[in-house]
Amino acid sequence: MEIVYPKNIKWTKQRKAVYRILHETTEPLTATQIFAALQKEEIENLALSTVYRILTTFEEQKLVNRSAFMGEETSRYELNRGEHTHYAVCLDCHKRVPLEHCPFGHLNLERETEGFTITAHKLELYGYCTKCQKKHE
Amino acid sequence: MEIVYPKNIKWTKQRKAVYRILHETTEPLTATQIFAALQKEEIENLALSTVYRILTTFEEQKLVNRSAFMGEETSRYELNRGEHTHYAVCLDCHKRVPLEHCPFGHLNLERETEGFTITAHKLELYGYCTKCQKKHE
DNA sequence: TTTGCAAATGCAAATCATTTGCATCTGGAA
DNA sequence: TTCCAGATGCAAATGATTTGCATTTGCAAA
Repeated sequence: MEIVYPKNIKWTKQRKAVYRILHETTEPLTATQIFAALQKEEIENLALSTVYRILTTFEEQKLVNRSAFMGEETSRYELNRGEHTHYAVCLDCHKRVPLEHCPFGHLNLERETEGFTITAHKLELYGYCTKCQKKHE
Repeated sequence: MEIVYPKNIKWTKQRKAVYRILHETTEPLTATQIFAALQKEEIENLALSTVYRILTTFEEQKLVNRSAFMGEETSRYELNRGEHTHYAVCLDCHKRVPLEHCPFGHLNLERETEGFTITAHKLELYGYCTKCQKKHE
């Protein structure tokens, strides 16, 4: 399937490569993981700092979302595929299950938040999937 | 008001000092902020690495909660005061308003999460408080 | 109250993620 | 095809956090 690159930025071969790696996975990846994946490939002389700069640009362009797992210090990036998605993350095997519905869709928190205009929220559920749950019984 | 130290760990003067700083504030502080606050005080020869080790110990003992603001890379620590609290954070002035009720208290996500046993969740609301909202109009 | 030692600390150096300065290279508009 | 603002490679800087090791210190047991 042909990848269609969004406009507005210069599509260098490094940017295309980073975009492709993100396009091929459903997991949020760290800069280092992306860098490692590209080193195994055709890309020669790619610098890790370039990957960081590309990811920063992608984030500014809203092409990717940046996040971090609980307890992890490293940033992770995933393609912004448009859908507004939350996940349940297994603390053991790191399996991620997307939630069909945003648990916030219907909440009106205006009174609670003293008039805040809420523009974003971050929600992550952590726990154990059925498989890992059993493993520990 | 006298601070009562939880048991189970050795209460050195450094640990008491870090605990007191956290006790005196309602904001989540970085290790560096705590270190700086203590340098202004009676504590001589305190090492930043000690602050980190103390905070790690406190976290293991569930005395503090570790978190990070959106877009910030640095960890922040706040005393675990028992209440389960979420906040709305102003992206401009960083004012934080605690939510009276956990928006999750009543949600049953079992079907959505494919049987996950949810043990923790992270929720942060971001936006602009009324004051900052006006400033930008 | 004193003693003994496992655990805690200070200091300096190491690590790890991320950023930056600068010389060179390259998409893509003209 | 030309040209240049913006992108990249490389190496060094930065900032948060961790670690090795010699020394110090709570606190449990005597």
